[in-house]
Amino acid sequence: MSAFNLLSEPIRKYIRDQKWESLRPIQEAAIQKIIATDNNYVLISRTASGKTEAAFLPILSKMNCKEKGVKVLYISPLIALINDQFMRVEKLCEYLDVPVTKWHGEASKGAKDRLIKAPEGIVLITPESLEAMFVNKPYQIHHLFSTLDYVVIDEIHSFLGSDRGIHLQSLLQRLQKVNTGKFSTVALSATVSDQNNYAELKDFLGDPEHTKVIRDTTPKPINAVFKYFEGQTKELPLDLLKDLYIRTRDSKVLVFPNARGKVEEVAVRLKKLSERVGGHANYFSHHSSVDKEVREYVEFFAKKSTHENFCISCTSTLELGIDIGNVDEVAQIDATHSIASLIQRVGRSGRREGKASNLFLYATERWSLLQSLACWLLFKEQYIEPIAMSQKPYDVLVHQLLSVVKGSSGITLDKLTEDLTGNAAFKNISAEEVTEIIDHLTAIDFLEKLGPEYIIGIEGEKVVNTRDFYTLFHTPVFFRVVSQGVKIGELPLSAQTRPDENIYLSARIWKIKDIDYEAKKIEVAPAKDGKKPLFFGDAADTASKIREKMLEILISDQKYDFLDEPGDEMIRQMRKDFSIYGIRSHQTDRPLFSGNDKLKFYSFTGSKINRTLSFILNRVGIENQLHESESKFEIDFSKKSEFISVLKDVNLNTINFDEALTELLDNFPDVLNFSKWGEFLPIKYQIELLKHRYFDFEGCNEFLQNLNFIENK
DNA sequence: GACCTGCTGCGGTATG
Repeated sequence: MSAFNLLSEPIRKYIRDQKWESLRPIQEAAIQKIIATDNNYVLISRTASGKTEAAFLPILSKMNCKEKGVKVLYISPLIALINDQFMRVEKLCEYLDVPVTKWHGEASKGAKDRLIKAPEGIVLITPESLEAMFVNKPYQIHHLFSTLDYVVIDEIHSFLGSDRGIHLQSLLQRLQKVNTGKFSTVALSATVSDQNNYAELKDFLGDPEHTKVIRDTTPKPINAVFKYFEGQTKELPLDLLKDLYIRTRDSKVLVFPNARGKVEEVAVRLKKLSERVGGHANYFSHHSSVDKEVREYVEFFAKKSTHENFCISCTSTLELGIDIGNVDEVAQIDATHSIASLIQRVGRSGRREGKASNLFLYATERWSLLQSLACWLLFKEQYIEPIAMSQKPYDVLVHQLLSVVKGSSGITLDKLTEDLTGNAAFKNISAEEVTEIIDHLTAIDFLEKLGPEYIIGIEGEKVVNTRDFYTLFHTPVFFRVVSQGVKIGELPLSAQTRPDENIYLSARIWKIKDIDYEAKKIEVAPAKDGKKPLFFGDAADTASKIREKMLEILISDQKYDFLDEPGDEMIRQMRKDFSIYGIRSHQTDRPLFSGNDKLKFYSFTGSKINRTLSFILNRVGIENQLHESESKFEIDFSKKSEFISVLKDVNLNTINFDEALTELLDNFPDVLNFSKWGEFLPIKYQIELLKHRYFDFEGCNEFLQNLNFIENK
């Protein structure tokens, strides 16, 4: 039977009313499978290929709408995505008379209350809201979610490999436990690595044997153009902005400049260029520090603009599936940190059927040009970074221990241990380890033993009873930026944030009038000229594969017709610079340059391995400067032989770094900042987190075992 | 110089 005929009549009517000519390939396949089986499915296909419908059309066809209780739980990483999907799903559900409820921190309380009175239909939720319910109203979890048929997880790649992902995995397991039957899961994604035949992905959904992947890899034509404009100052070159302006002034475009400060610079300066020549004024900026209402306006403007052109300068806030309508072109300024990110960004353009995507890649620095080129070539080879799921997520365990205890109002050690060890998210953590962590949490008053049962301790109450408890990620302190009662966005406190400084924010220029440290508020007024704002953060890690590709480009003589003349010239120059070594293998050979007083070692490997190598060198007394963007170490020439022998002879498997890592934690407690809950673990588990999440000793060892120094002649 | 993500429950007051 055709997929269309497998659907229930109301759904068929919906499709007819939408005037769809046909179902998309991913929809055809998903409908056949989901209707026929109770397997879990992962639907992988590019942005705007109708994945949401591919999941909901068959699920709703199967669903017994007359039954009481919530039947489908949709989980999303973003509130904005929930609001977006709500409208689509609700329109579909009108045909079935099935209610749809949004349940997140900004959703209406009234709608939530109505759901509690009569639980039914579909609920759209965030992992954090689900967590909050487990902690504060565990009976509500039973009341609402014990009769689920399906859980749908949107943009699942955004969860994989992160603490937030382990958190979600744990919540899914806890949810399955309270369910009277067994729910199936359908996960949606545009980009997932197919390493080990999707083993990590299948594990994530909790039932690998009954989890199937449906994938549509129909390629989409993409026109890429590389342009190189070497930057002389900290500002973006004017020629680059002029070029970008001319190419995009007559279209709908997204620009990704990688950092919030640069996002503002691009928006403000392009707007000025446009003003000067009488072009359109629809230049916006969109990132986490732009006020929410301003961002919603920008999204609304983009969605509603059928004839009007616009240009949104943005960070990864516009990378995920929020539907902002048709975009003609995407510009990327300097290299993306990952291929996955590049795929998402490219996918945002040419969303109209049959229309090619346009991509402008700009580079302002030679190493960035090389990395950008490497990313593009890997993208063409359909490479995606592998998923690194945390094998022993002790920090997420701490959080979930507190959550389970708080939600239980008294629980025995046996029950608590069983709850955690029985949870697949923690399957590699032993019962002994769980007990040891419980003992530690008791010792620091996070837990308290009351007779045979554990409850939350005095110190634990302080963290469990705050809004901040529900997330697995840290958030820095920001000051609200306000102009005459209107909120514009937010800024961190820095040398720049003081009265009379002029800054860009939300694509406009402001003068700082006053700073209220108590209220964490910055009062501003419009100004004519200013500087880009400063934000602080950690650069994202770059994968080893990208660095290897960069070296491969340097030792090849391949010509790239998509490179402009200056870019081509720069690559030629870099190849010439590296020709002095005579490198043969981009996998094992690494350049070592001996200068007059400096030794330069180009490792061409991932950020985590570089960080580990730098740590080991420091540990054995070899001072070194790591230049991450060039994957280069600089060392005093007098240490040359020592350096070579350390790297050649060291076998990291035989060395115990625990003492060194303990010292590191003592001297620089901030190294653990990547983990929000890690600081509450016994020191030996903090060390384990450092070893696997901040450093990569296994990867570093493998790198060193294969390393072949090639010295300059 | 360096991305992003989310948030309870209660008590108060204003509004229809």
